[in-house]
Amino acid sequence: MKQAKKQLFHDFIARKGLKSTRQRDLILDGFLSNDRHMSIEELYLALRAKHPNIGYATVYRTLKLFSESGIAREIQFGDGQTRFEHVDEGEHHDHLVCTRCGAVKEFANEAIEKLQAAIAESHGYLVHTHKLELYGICPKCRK
Amino acid sequence: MKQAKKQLFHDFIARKGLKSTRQRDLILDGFLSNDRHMSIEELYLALRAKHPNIGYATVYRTLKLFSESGIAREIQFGDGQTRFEHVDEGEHHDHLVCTRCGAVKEFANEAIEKLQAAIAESHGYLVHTHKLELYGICPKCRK
DNA sequence: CTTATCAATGAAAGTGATTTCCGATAGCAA
DNA sequence: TTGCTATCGGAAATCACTTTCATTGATAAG
Repeated sequence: MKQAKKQLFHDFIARKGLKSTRQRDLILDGFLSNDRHMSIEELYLALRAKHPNIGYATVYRTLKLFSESGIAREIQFGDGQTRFEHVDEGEHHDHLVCTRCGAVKEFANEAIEKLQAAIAESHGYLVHTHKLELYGICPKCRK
Repeated sequence: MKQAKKQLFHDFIARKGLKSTRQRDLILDGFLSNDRHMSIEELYLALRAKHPNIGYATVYRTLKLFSESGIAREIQFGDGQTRFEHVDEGEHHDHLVCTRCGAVKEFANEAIEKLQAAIAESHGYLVHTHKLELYGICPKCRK
């Protein structure tokens, strides 16, 4: 699965006539080997720990490439930090976000998706994306 | 309904020991007499047209107070602009956002709300808010 | 294995939205 | 009226990104 994403990204790089660089591989490894919802800051600091002179701008630029290549997706939970999550083909999910500790749980619900489609249609909208987030306190923080 | 919100805000001001000022009243009137999803910029410019030396900072500060008082709610549609919408007691709705023209349509769906509650519960989360936005092309733009 | 080309990089400067700072002003209680 | 202090406006600061630019390095041609 990690290999598949690496492959996808390398194919994308080749298809676009871009260059395969050490930094891009480094950032890709960092992204793939970490938690599914990382902020750019987090990834940057993690990388920086091992490779002190990697640039902030490079991380931003590369994450944007990940989005374009389809292996990552940008998400925002309203805390002013952009996060990136892994994209798994044919899979869609929404998020439960803990407002105390920041934990994120993914869930998928077929019934909600269907209702959303019906609502959009009834208003004449042609929907291409949607966002559903439930904000609350996670089981751990409730104690 | 506008009167009710003015009352609510004045009560809030009094309860918190804050002061009732001309600017706050001005901004409140501007907010209440306009469209339901305004950006801070829009409100600021509209106010500025009538009262040239009202400060940007004051508008920000005051809108935050509106949120705290419960008469307004901050929303973000991912275009980098924070918007504020009116809060009507006991009413909840979600949004259909046109990604071409920016039009926003509100909708409410009881069934979705129930499903959300069930999902949150099954994961042990205590949910206090949620956000559901459908992004697409509105009927007008589809032509 | 060179060498030329031009994308990619890192550091720093620039943006745009929002926030803070600060001296002046104005509610409001005494 | 007076005094206290919240609030104000304008400017500077901050925050999360984005762009710029001189240098570096990947790649392809020779």
